[in-house]
Formats: sequence, C-alpha cells, structure tokens
Amino acid sequence: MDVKKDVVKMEDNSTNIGCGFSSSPFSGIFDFCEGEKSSSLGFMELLGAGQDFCTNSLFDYLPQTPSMLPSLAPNFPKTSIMAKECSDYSLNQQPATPNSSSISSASSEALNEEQTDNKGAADQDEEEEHDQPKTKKELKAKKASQKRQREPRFAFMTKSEVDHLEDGYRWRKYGQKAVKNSPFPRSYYRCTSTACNVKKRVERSFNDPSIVVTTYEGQHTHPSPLIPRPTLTASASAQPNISTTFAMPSMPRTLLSHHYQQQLQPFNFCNYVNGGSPTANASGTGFHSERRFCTPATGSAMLTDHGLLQDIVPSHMLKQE
DNA sequence: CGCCTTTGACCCGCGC
DNA sequence: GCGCGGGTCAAAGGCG
Repeated sequence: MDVKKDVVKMEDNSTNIGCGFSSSPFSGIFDFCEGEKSSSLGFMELLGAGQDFCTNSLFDYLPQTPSMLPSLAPNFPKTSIMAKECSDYSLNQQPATPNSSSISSASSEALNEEQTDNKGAADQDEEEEHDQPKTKKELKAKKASQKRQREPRFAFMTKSEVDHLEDGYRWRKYGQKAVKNSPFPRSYYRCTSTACNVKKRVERSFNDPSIVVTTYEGQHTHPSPLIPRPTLTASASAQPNISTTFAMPSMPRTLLSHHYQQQLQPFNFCNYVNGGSPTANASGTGFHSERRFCTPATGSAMLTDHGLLQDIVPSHMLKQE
C-alpha cells in the first residue's frame, strides 16, 4: 500500500481549499465534508467532537471512520493528502463489522509485518552468528534497513487542551521533537503492550493551538487494557467495549454504537455540517444533508454498512432513505 | 522497584 | 555528497 509520508509532509502537498481551517494543512479533511460550510472543526465536529464530551472520548468513533469516508466523500480525489491517506486505507478495507473475522489487506500487512519482525529478529540472531556485525549500531542500522515499510497511518484532529488524549490504551513516550515552523513539539508514543507495535504521534496544530493532531500507526494486537472512559449510561456499562476484531490501524473495534446513538441523537448532524449551531436541537430536517453524503452509489453500501454514520445517525433515520 | 518522561545523540531518507 | 528534518534510541532521572 502506498502510504503517504506523514501528516507533516502532507502540509507541503495538500490542497487547501479554504474551508474550515483555511490555511490548515489538514483542511482537506473538510473538503469531503463540503467543509467550506462547516463551522470549524470539520471532520471531528461531524463526529460530535464539537461537543464537550468528545474531548477524551471521540476515539470511540475512530474504528469506523475509514468505512465512513467513501460515503462522505464521493469526490474524494480533490481532497488533501491527509484525506487521501485515509482513503488509501479505507479503500482497501473490508467494512468492519463486529462479527466479521476478516482482516483487511492493510491489517494483514500489519500483522504480517509484525510476524516478519519477529522472524527478522530471529534471522538477526542467526545472522549475527555468521556475519557478525561489529557494533551494536551497525546491527541496528542493518535491522532498520530491513524493514522500512510504514504501517498505515491515520490522523485525527481533536479540539482539546490536553495533548495526550485517553484512548483506552497505555502509551509510553519515547521521543519528542521540535516541529519545523511550529512552536509546538511533536511527541512520539508507543503502545506499552509487549509485541504491540502501535505508535502514535501527538502534536498541536500550528494554525490552531487548541487542536491536537494525533496520528496512529500500526494495529493493536491486543484488546484495550483500559476501559476507554467511564460509561455514561447504565445500559452501556453492561456492554463489552471491545471486541476481538481489529480492522483499523491502532484502534480497537469498539462496540459503543447503541450507547453513542443515544448520546448523539440530539446532535444535529446536518446543521452542523452546514455551519449551523451544534447545539441546535435535532429536528427531522437535521439529517437532510446526509443525503448529500449518501450518493446513489454509496447509498446502497450504506444499507449494509453505514460506517460511522450508523453510530451517529439513529438507525430509523438511515432507513428513511 | 517498576514505569514513565525527558532529552541529547544518532540514524535514515530525501531534496538540492 | 551534503545538509536538513523526521524518527528512534537509550541513559538518566522523577515519581508513586
């Protein structure tokens, strides 16, 4: 899979179309939301992130985001590279369903890579016997050169005062670097679970310091060790939060759909997209704009897999189509 | 003591 | 080939 360099590189290549963050390197993410009309946070606010509760919990939505993108972005090609990176991933994905045991090609790649990593380590030991590298550094360099394949990455913007958002996993910070042309450093985290190669980078948007950009790379090989956050409803607390299917790099497949349908029902999806107040009450008209996202081509797909929308939009409204 | 962050050094890829 | 910038390592120190 052709994975783009990374979010920062995207800054150079993205096509800013002046929506939401007019000068943001990530504005492309808004394009497929017809973002010139979106109020500010674009994609994440579409997910309800504009509301306070989302700050530390929006990662609950992320697992389904890739399958959502094609539905939201019939004219994807014009979007920026950040969005394209998402599409690169999503287009190769099978829709993730809780019962699905299929793992996408991308995910398989990740797993395979992990396996080959282990194998590589074994080979390394073997190699060391025959062709002894002189120094530890040489060994490291050799190892590094053996695997330069990047895992699929997925970047998200979050409006938050906290840099490191709780996402249900434990992370160990292993580096921090100053970002060129930005006063804010970028932090590098690795999943603390053994044999789990997932990494994430956290940085603040240069254009809007209130926004945290989190980039995930890799795929967790284990369920979340933490409950993502305290449950908000009694019914939700009775549900398992994590299934064993991982179809999304780095994020667990969560099963909070019903829970968040409840949470999001008052959220006026359409009005928000169109720049209206997110606090507007949910009238039936609120989902009118959903039609814009569900083109005839994508509409049929929505019947079988609503992607993120099925978490956001009550099912009866989806059926209204 | 274990886990975590901090931070300088190092490596690598890429553009010129 | 060189320099720059991103990414990673690993030692040191902090904290509970």
